[in-house]
Amino acid sequence: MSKELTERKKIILHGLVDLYISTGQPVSSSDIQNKFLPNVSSATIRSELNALEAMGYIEQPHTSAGRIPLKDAYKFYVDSINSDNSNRSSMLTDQETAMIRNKFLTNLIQVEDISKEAAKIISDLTNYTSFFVEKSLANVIIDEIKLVKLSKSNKAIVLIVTDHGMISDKTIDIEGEVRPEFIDAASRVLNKVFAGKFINELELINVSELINDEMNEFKGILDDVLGIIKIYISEHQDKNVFVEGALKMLDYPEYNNVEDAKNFLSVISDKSTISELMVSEDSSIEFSVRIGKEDSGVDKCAIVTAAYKVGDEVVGQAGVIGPERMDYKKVIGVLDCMKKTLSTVIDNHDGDNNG
Amino acid sequence: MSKELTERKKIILHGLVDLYISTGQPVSSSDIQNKFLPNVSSATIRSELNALEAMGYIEQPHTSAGRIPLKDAYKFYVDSINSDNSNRSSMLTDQETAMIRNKFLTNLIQVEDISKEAAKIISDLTNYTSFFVEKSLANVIIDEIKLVKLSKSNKAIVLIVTDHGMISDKTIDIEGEVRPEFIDAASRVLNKVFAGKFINELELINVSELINDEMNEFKGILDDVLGIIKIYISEHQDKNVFVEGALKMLDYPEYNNVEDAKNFLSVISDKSTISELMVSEDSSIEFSVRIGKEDSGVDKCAIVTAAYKVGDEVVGQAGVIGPERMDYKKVIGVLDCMKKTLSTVIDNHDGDNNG
DNA sequence: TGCTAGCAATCTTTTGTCTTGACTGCTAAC
DNA sequence: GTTAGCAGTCAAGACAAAAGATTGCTAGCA
Repeated sequence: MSKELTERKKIILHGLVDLYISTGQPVSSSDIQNKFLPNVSSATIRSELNALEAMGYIEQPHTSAGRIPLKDAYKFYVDSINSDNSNRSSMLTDQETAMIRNKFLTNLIQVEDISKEAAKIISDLTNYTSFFVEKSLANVIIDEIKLVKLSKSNKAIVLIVTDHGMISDKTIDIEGEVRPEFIDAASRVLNKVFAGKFINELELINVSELINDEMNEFKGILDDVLGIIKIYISEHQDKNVFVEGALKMLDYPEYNNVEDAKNFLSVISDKSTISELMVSEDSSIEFSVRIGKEDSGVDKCAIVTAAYKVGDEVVGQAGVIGPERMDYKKVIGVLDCMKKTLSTVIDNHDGDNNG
Repeated sequence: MSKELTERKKIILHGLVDLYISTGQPVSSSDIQNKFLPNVSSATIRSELNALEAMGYIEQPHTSAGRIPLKDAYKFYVDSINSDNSNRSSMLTDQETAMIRNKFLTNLIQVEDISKEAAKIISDLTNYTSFFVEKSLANVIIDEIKLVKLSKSNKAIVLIVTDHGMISDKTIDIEGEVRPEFIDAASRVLNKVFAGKFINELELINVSELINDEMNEFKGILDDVLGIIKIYISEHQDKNVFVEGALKMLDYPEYNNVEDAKNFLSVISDKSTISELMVSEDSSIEFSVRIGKEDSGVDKCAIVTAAYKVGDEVVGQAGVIGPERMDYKKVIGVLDCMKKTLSTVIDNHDGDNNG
């Protein structure tokens, strides 16, 4: 597509998007002349703009207005960012880079906070709405299950230890007077059935598929524990979406009417919708930029996402949602810097517990 | 105040508020004549309106407009609702009452869901933003603490059992090879120190205030456990605020500009602000109605709250936040019906576990 | 004394018209 | 291929006039 463009057309198109991103106003031929091409006349630029309009890159809101970029123009712009800058973090000031690192070195208490803090930093630095989706249940394996009988009641606590943390805030009822040996035997059966399994594969299964005849004595307990695991899965699929700066979008004139604002906010406040906005990506793609309703799924919006890995495993996706004319340079820069910082931080914190 | 009003003035004032609540438009003398006083002329009503304006109940947006209610008018209106209707639930249709009960009988899984579901129902029925604040930590007593060593790592799980549920998703590190007797001894000391205490009183305390010399061996563990309790307190003060229908306010013309909408939403999205909006009430007050910025704390808003009790204990507060001209009759009706339904439901679910 | 009809006064809202300013597209010349 | 110049188009703002809503006032009536 951009192969067909002459060098001057590229300068004009890139400059037009640049100007439109910073001002939000339609860009006129003389604007481009002043800022980017002082040695050619505005009339020349006008004929170039005419051509670009015919090619579908730009349009006029009305006859006597300047041009505004269309989706293809933004795509061209983003592509040129990705190819031009070998070092993306150079899009940020040193101050901003340092700020990101500092936040993480000082503020951390829990693993869950990392994602929240990351989302917050991204939103603060870009001034757009950001989100962070943890894929924390994707590769979680159950290590060990323990039943602990409480002395004061006929309940037992179920401790489910995984390689990523622990599930342990649930109890099950044990009928009547129960001997310690029964609890131990039940623990052994639980481990035989569940230990070593990926937590996700248990989501749609029921107990009868897992047990054999000798385990029938413990069927009730196995049922209860599987129920606990399923509840945990469903709860955590929602809990692991963090949104920050949801109201920042309202600062942009694109959302200066309540109708659009409400529409945007209703998308943003539903965490399952946000999960859906994250296309399940080929993990080789570093950044995904989707512009406009059809691509992004949200009216008048663009979404930039980045997959975050530890080793080869995708542990989460961070994203920014903003107006189509968002500051892509800065957003990609921030996401990239965050990516580098995060992999360091997560490595350091690896092995810590997590609720 | 309302003692001074003649019967006709009461009819006019009540009617004016009623009309304004349903239309949102300034009410003219002839509006009142048509709907409430067909046997007197509009000129007569005008002179009454004049008097009411002088008394501070109503005002004119401009010379050629009808009147709109001021804060005192709403207060008069709410008072007349509270005194007129001996049975508040009669403000709801049978269908609505049944709907509230059904939701609770079918949908319940966990205690935490009750509050969320209650907030949702209130918001759905009233069409305003609702919130529910649990006072769940107010009277929680620590029953028992157990340390459970995991076989596969040098961590121990801390189980804190309270009379309202359990805190148990945290671990502490135990250095080196540790004998079971040490764990048991530590558990005993933990119970000696913490068992029987109200969880809230531990918020600002540090370990050295709690222990004597012979416990020094376990100081590290006690410190860790107290830290866990404190984190739990701080986390749960936020978690127990549920907001539903935050965007519904944007449907009302009062919030038809982005500036006001944003202001409102930023108040509503901060859970600690919402906690503050709940005045710590005399629990003998059934309903609190606060109108306008000074009383409610939120610009252009009214807040209606109700304290929910089990026995004598206040377990939570539900509230509705809406425009000053909200449908107080319906809101109070819904909150009242919810109150009755909730006490039944909570009684039934008492004794269940709760994370 | 209280109520009412009628009317002038006041102010918002709507509509229409005009002007200004910002661009463009076109054309003829370089 | 590029440019200068100019007519054409459209949005936006200013202003005026007209329409509509509602009031307060006043004089007269029961």
